[in-house]
Amino acid sequence: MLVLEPCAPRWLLNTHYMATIYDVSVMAGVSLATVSRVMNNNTKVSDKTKQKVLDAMKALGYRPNTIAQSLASNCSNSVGVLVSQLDGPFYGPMMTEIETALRTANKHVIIAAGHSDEKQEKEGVEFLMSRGCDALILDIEAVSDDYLIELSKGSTPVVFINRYIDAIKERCVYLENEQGGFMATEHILSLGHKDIAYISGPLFKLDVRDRLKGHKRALQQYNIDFDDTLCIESDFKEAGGCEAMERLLSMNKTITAVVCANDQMASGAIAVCLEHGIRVPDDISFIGYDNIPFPQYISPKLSTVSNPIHEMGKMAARWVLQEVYNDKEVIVESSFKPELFIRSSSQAISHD
Amino acid sequence: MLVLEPCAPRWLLNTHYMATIYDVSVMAGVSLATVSRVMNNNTKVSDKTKQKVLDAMKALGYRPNTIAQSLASNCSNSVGVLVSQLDGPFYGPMMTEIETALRTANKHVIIAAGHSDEKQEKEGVEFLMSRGCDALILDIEAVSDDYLIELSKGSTPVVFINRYIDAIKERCVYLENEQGGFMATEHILSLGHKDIAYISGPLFKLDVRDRLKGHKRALQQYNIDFDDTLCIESDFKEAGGCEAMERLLSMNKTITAVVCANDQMASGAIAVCLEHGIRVPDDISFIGYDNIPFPQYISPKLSTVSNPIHEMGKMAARWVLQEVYNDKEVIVESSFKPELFIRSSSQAISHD
DNA sequence: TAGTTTTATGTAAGCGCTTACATTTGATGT
DNA sequence: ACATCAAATGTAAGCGCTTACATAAAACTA
Repeated sequence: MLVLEPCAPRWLLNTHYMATIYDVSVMAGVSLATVSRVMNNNTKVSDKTKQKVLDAMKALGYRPNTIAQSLASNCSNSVGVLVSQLDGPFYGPMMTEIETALRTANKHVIIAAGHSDEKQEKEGVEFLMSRGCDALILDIEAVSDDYLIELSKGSTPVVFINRYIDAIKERCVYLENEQGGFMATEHILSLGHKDIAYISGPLFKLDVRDRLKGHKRALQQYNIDFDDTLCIESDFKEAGGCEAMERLLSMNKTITAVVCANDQMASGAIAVCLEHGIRVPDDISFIGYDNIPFPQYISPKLSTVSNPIHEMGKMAARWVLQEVYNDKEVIVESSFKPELFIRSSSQAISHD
Repeated sequence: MLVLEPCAPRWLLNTHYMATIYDVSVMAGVSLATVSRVMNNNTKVSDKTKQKVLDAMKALGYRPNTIAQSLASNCSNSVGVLVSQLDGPFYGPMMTEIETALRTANKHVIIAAGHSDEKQEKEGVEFLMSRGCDALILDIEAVSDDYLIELSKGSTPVVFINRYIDAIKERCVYLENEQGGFMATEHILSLGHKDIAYISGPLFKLDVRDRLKGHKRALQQYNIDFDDTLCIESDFKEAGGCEAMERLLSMNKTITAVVCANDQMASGAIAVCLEHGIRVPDDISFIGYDNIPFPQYISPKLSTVSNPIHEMGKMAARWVLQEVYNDKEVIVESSFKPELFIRSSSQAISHD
């Protein structure tokens, strides 16, 4: 693993000559240090000198070599971002916000995917660390709390999205999932539903367990027993939602509403119902979770609870800007509240 | 723009000491060069010496400093990837493949978003270049062919996804969009439809124009006139598809099928029909383009033409591996053929 | 005007690697 | 035993920057 691939800088052959700081200093008639100073803008340089340097830079088409800057300053201006999936509807908006926030600050983002697998997640982290990232933003699922606590003691600052660990809570940007789970189910309950199925995500994930916990609390508040057989653990994907719904239907139990732990499974489950001639929401109401864009545009429009993942991405980026790059301007908040979006997949129960 | 933010390497303060190549060389009792040689595995080192070095590395927990390696070798082992959007269903799978292929080769990917805007795309390219990327993978839409031709003359190798430019075709990885457009419409025509509307993407994009061209060719082949008023230019988004469909419906013309230039617009358009009580596919058939995952799981399942964007991502990554990092193993192909996926949103016209 | 402080600039030592070239070592042939 | 040559290893000069420290220039002070 330490053995590296050979590298073939072919473009060295026919390369355009790249002006260096030295060339600029000669042309401007000043020292290297002065050129560096005007680049970094951190030490006073007289206006006259500064202008000479800027002119020389422009004349030479000078671009600072960021690699050399990194080596000399021990700061790579890069932030590693690890998510479980790059595809799917979920992480895109988060990546967009992170990329925007960091690029604005002239930092770049290096990506890695962890695929919700402990080994791959750890490899991803290792990989990003070995790349000399100044900080890491991790949306990481399969590794243990202890690993992350240990990690956050290391020399590279780390912030966690979508995960709450009490011992390092100041580094966590998270959604109040229990509350969201409660809200979703409470909405369904408030519509008079009593026979409620639940399609859950993978229960090894904390956020999934929290959503379910909220679901149960809502049921309890309405004095309705949680029926374990009507709770199916699935995989957060559309196809998983399809399967889960098929299983629910095959039970031949009365179900008037299905609460889903995310929108993707809800969409799959709804499709299955429609194919079976079950009307949504007339026969069965549905509510999802996450408020991803797509199900807002299909029929019926999916009721759901928002997961402001893009906001959380932005916050994580700001945390990095503040903690690592000393940006004083930004405001960081770590806990996000879900919000209920009532659309057309849920309606009051009809007593026919 | 040349003026950089100050950088605060706070972790320098309480940092764990990072062993350098020097420490390893001392511990192993060899020279720096020898350590470097065993890392890079490019010059013969005796087994005995190699073992001493590896032992020392392990003992010290040595990790090579990739920044220093990059500076010395003039090879950053990083590849810049620019896409128009990081969110949306489209680029995720592509990013996944690129990330996987490159990380396997121990290269890292730096991302940037261009937002389909000429200025932002150019800035993104500039940004990635300034980051010392060894190569660029660009899915770039708003800039001119000439700009890209010029770019590809530069010293940083560039490969283009989703764009065909004849002058630099060996650097293009693209889908045969005209053929795909033809296939989609031909499928609809083969079902007996004659009153066919078309919802297009933004016509400034070449791939959009190609799809439309294919559509027209299919019509011609079936001796059906292209009705300009039934062709709506939209924005590739769900909401755009909704709007376009509303406009089509308000025309009060006979329409038995709608060909959409992508799946997202098709989904929006279908939702609008369903809300108007128009049955799909009984009253109107639909076909999309791209074969993104989501509409495969809703009701009706969307017929479509595949756009193997993930394959194209993989190919672009391989191109980089081959051209830039001298990997001989990989096979690169540049042109991809669309494939028809017939599902339940399209059916033969009913003559009632 | 000489002495003192402040401000602007220069000098040079790294940062942690790679690699061309020089040197040493050891094997081989005679 | 010695010359010859290949293989293994070492030496040292960078790569393009940053920055502590030294110095020179400018601006005050009395």
